[in-house]
Amino acid sequence: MQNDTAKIDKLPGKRVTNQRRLLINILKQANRHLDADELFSRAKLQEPHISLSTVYRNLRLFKDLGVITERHFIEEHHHYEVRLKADHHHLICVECGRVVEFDSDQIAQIAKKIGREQDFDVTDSDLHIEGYCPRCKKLGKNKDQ
Amino acid sequence: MQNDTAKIDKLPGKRVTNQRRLLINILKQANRHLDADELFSRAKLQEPHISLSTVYRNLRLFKDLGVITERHFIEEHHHYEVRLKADHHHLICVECGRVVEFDSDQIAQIAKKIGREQDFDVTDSDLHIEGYCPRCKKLGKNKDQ
DNA sequence: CTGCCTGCAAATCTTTTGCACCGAT
DNA sequence: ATCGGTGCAAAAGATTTGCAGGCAG
Repeated sequence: MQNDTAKIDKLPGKRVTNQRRLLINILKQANRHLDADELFSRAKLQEPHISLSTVYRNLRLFKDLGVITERHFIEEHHHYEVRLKADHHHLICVECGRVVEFDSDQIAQIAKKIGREQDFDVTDSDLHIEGYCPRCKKLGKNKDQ
Repeated sequence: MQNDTAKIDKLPGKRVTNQRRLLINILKQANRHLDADELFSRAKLQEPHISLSTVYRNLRLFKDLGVITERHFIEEHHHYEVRLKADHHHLICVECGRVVEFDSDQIAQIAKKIGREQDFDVTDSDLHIEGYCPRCKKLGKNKDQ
């Protein structure tokens, strides 16, 4: 269950560089999903010489290793988060972009069941719910633009 | 319930151009999710002069009108599909990218319940399940690369 | 040492924008 | 006739790649 952490601390078959350790730590500590550029900015605070290509190269590596998950919400680019639990889900405000995460065993079970019906080996599931958050719906979601 | 279709046939407050009609029709008839470039290629077959900017401009318009939904699966760019039903869900093969769509009232109910708990006005939900499809898991998902 | 990883710069790919003309209403 | 929509080209943004030098194993 904490294999992920092991994978993070010692990337299997790959070299552990300062840049990689730093990037993983930032991702782990981030309380929100980061995009490549945000990750780059935060990394530069500690390692001013780090380059954006290193960030992209390692995001791809981490993703391939299954250490992080790539998400696409309402904004234009990808966001990344460390995979802490097997599955967790998202409630996204289409107005302000706020993301609320939650768990649900029930959903995981449904996902497994559907996988079985379609003969898929399920590795991950994400119930992505869109709507208006309390604040935005109060401010009136019906005014044009 | 078929307001979407009405919206497509007569874009409210917007001009109905050949390009728009064409793009909507291609999206409606596509049996898979299209990205901007695929949509552009198909449109060019019927309207060789259409430009990619027109495709992007109208994808944005359709999305704002709620006529299409933007998705991001495992590939790099956005994919679009016409919203036929209120909610439908996706099973995606992480190896070959195949997408299986399915319905589930149960999921819609869960989404509503969670929305209620978090005081969100839910407008859409998508259970996004990843895994290996029958073919890919047979070919051996464990080989490197 | 050796080869993987990095920084830098340039290349590529995706999406947006400015502008003059065109066509739906 | 008006003004929103279009095509084209150029700009802006996001991501990838080539290369020479650096450092983890």
